Parts: sequence; structure tokens; C-alpha cells
Amino acid sequence: MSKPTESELEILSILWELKEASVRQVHERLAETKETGYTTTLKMMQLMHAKGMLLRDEENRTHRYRPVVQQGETQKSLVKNLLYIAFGGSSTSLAMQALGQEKPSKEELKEIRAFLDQLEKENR
Amino acid sequence: MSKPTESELEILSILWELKEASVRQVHERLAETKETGYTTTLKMMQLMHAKGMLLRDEENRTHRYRPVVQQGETQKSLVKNLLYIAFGGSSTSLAMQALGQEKPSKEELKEIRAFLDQLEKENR
DNA sequence: AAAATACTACGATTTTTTTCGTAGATCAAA
DNA sequence: TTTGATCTACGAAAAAAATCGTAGTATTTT
Repeated sequence: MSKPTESELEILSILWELKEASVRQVHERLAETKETGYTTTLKMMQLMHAKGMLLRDEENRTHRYRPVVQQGETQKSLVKNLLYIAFGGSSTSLAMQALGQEKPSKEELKEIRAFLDQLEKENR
Repeated sequence: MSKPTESELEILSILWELKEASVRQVHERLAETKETGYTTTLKMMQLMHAKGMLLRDEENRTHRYRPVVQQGETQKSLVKNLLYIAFGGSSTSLAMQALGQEKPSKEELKEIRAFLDQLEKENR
């Protein structure tokens, strides 16, 4: 699946959260952070549907949309891309950059450490 | 500084590595991985120079370019963006996604653990 | 010194992405 | 049942990004 554009990603991330939503719902969320017209959001979602990125339930007049690509897969390809293009392939610096940005909670720290232990174990 | 486009980033990442380079050098590197004409690369770099993203030494006929924005700053803003738009702000999952992609070496593991300890210390 | 090669500059075009107005249908409220 | 609000569909335009050909110079090779 091809990489979503910036706008598509904004919409996807709302749908990942809501699981399923109408254009109106997505639009209201978008409008919280950016100036944009309703038909713009509509068109966007129609295009994404045409591209096969979104499923659409046309049962009722107000259609409901769901993402086809799951968050995990998209995350994976985006990270991969960023990793090589901006971090020269160093996942360590990417990870630290991220963690420095939004400090993990105690629980999360634990989770990451466990993850590291796991990696280390595999690695020999 | 505004976010570089995909193509700009490709060029930047080559320049970050080489520190400084001619259009030809950058082009050859780009051509290794993608089909592209020399004048396209040239134009691209000229535009980036016009935008103030690249410095240009015009001393010799073959101009030499250097990045203005340093890798770190760009990394920071890209990660920030990705974090909120694709990971719902969870730096932990972003970090793990990255680390799972390109397994860190023993030394790197050490580095990351130290970084985590540091974060934990600050955090109370 | 002629010919081939390597550069830059520039303009224009093409492609991709984003935005939005308008029309027609359905539904809800007055 | 008229008026107003809410939807979708569609076409087109605007904006942003990427590509490339051509011309004019300088440099190197033959």
C-alpha cells in the first residue's frame, strides 16, 4: 500500500481512534486544529475510499467510514522511511529523539526496558 | 524552518553525510536509488538554496552546497510530527517500532538504557 | 582550434495534492 | 408543505512539488 499523504494521515489517525466515523465527525475533529471546509474533508475521504484506503458503509444516508490499513502497518512503513531518510538508519537515535520529545511514564519505562531485554536476548 | 518535502529530505540527507557537495555528487548518489535527471537535481538544489535551506559556495564554476539546517533540528521536528500524527503522541510505541526495525547493537543498548535512566531521574 | 563534455540558469510543463463551489436528494423543523 | 439543514456527487481550480528541455558558458580532450 502506498504511503498516505499528510492530509490522508490526519484523517486516518482520527479514524484509527474512532474506529469508524461519518464525514461530519471527522470534519469536526479536523476543524479543531485547522481551518478547512466540510466539502474538502468529504472529497478527501471519497478519494481515500476510491483508492481503497477506507471502507464505506452506505447503508444509511450518512455514510460511515473505516480505515482499511491498520495503524500498525502504517506506523511501520512511516518509521522505516523516516529512519533511513532522516536518521541514516540509526534506530537508536530515532528512539531517543522520540522519547526525549514526550517523556514516558514509569509504566512505559518498564515496558521499554522489557522490550530492550527481549531484543538483547534474541540477539545472541 | 518549514518542513522539507520528501525530495528535499533525500537531498538533505546526502548533504548531512557529505557535509558539502556539488550537484553532480548529490545527483550520482540519488541516481543509485532512483531514476532521475541531472537537471532535476540541479533545479531542486537551486530551489533549496533560494529558500535558504542550502548555502552555496560559488567560488568555482562547480558550485558547492552545504545544508543550513542541521540534522538534529530536522529530526526533531519530523519526529514530533510523526509522533502526533501517526502514534497518537505515544513516544513509547514510536521508539519500540523503530528499535524493532533495526536492532541496536550491544553498545547502543547500553546507550539507550543510560538514556532511560536519565529520563527517570529527571522525572521525580 | 574544433569537438566533446560539464556546468549553471531559466522557463515551462507535468504531476500530485488540496481545496471548494454548485447541484440535487433526503430529512427535520416550523 | 414550505423552509432550512444536512448529505453526497462531481467537476474544476488552485496550490504545491517535481521534472525536464534548451540555451549559453566554461573547461577539457582530441
